[in-house]
Amino acid sequence: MAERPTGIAELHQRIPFLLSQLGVYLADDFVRRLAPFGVEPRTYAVLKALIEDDGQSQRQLSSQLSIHRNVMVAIIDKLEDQGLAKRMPHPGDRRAFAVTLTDKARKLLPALDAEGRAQEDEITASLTAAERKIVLRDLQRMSAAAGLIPGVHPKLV
Amino acid sequence: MAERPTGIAELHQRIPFLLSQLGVYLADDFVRRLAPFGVEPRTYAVLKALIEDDGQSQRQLSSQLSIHRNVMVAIIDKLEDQGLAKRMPHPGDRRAFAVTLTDKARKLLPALDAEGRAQEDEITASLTAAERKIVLRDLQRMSAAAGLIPGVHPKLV
DNA sequence: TATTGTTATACTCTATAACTATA
DNA sequence: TATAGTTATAGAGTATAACAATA
Repeated sequence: MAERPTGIAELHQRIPFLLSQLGVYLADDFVRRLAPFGVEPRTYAVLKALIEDDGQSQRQLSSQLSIHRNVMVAIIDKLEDQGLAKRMPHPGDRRAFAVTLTDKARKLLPALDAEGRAQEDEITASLTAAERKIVLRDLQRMSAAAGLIPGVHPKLV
Repeated sequence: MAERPTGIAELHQRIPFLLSQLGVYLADDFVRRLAPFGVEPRTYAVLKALIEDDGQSQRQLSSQLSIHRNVMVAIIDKLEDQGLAKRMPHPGDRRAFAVTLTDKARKLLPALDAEGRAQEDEITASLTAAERKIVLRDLQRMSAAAGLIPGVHPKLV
């Protein structure tokens, strides 16, 4: 008869533990994947927010991505230094900036997205395409159950 | 025809992103669940390591759990302060301690384990028992694919 | 000489508050 | 008076190095 494991082996049977264990590993791995491009996960998140809606103010980016405005300053600073974004005057509010993507950023983004898909391919290599679809659906369900906002990471590494 | 999402909505379609998003949320949530017991995830991990093999040295605990020995000092300090573990003389090595569980710890542990199961029940509430089994199996596969050690968290919050 | 446990120090991150210029 | 952006500061957490006692 099957014994219920009692030590740390029991944690390997807990879905939340596995999610956290894998999540931490993948977050670190994603940092390593983006590093050669000089990009961090949260600068990547800002770029993706802008590719959909360019010219947002730092305030808009902050609330959309749940990143504090004080932190957003440094993120935009870095993007400007790298020539990936520019602070343009905001039409209609002279206090704010319209953060705008450069052509360089638009050319770079597909490569960054590709890293995310490559990471997914590797981590799910032992699953069939059908199994992958089901896992994706179940993770989306759990994300919703937890009240998480789609595409918003609670703590951008 | 279905458009591929390009902004941050695309991240909601990426398995690694969802794993990280959920993982961070669940780790924080687990901290909140253990807090009323005065326990943190890593003290919990040490207790679980000891329930299986009591009297381990700090060195053994460190390498088993991938926690640095410098950090382990403070963890055992806290467990001693709470009366959950004791530093006993180590038979055969006078440099080391045999970290030993107290009765109080043995009585406490089932309640802590129950929190983990309760968390699992809540996050998987929208899944059937059969779906849950499949998710568990797939997460274990991905954990293995990533080279992670069963039951060992890469960064104990 | 290497190892166990410990302590001290520096470094990174984050959170809070406070400042300026506009609204 | 409130808001957008910015800066400064303090606190928590982590990593590294070094130490005493024992192997």
